[in-house]
Amino acid sequence: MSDHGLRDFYYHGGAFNNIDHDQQSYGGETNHMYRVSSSSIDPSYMSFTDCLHSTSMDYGSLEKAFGLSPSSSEVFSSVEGGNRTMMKLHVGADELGGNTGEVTATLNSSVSSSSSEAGCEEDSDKSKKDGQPKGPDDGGESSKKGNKAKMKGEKKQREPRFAFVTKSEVDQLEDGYRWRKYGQKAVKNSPYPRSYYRCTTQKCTVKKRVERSFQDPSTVITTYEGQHNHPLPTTLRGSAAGLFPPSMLTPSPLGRPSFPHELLMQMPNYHHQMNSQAPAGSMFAENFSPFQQYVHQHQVPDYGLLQDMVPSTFLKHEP
DNA sequence: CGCCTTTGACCCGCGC
DNA sequence: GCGCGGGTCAAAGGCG
Repeated sequence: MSDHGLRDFYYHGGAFNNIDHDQQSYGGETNHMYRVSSSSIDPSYMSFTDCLHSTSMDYGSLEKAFGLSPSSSEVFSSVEGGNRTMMKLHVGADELGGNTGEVTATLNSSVSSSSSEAGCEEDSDKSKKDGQPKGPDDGGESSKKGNKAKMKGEKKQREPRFAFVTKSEVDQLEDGYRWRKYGQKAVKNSPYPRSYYRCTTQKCTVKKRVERSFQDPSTVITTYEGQHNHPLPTTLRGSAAGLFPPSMLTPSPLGRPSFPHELLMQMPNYHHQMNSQAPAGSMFAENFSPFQQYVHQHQVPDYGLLQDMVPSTFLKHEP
């Protein structure tokens, strides 16, 4: 742990007062831990997606702001029935050239914990391996037993990850895409299993994992991995069509969105910026700005926060 | 019949 | 080397 600078940034009426950065080094590797908090955001204005998008608090921003590679990054967020309470961004290790970061952002003046079960879980998960033995585009066909030896020289490339902590009764977030469950595993130290889903679209390698939080069973952790290379399916079995107006289900000219938050971005409040997307594969890398600037330019006192936040925070708005 | 879920087995990386 | 845990495969069965 070294750097402990607290910074702030403001954007679109929202303000993140603190960005706490810890840095640790382990045998040549450097881990970054960021915590971002906010205390002056107008709840009626700011939402998680607002933050991600309007404040450029998205993947690319983090990547740039924190010098992290998109691969193996994760973003945790919480969307509480439209009323956001917290979001948490977690950037993982592996392909980052040794960088590991975790960003916890708090909205609506609520608190969050950087050590929630979600974070821990993803942490352990990623810090270990991620051994997807398969090629990047085999769509699950190529194999299993037998083709593992092939990736000898090259290290398995990790897909970008994007995780949401969602308060929901149902495990599966309806995000407009079609998913096929291909596995389920018991989660250590949790009574709830983790389900593995794969996008059913051909040649789309996007996967997602869904698990219910052990400490807060009312929340579901959905982790997306990879990027959709196709538009939203027109034939939605589920209910995305019912949840969103047709216009919102229409993919952008570039075939986005790839993630639920992007879908949300297409809502009226978010449609701006949607035409200046970066090429596929770097969808995150486009907007950014004030965030990074403020991150690097502003210093504010340490408010000392977030450390003691508990997942139960999510529940505070429950009836 | 096509698509999906379930589920046990398997593979792999890591720590001990 | 072994065991553990995470991730994936694929057969079997269910459902519309």
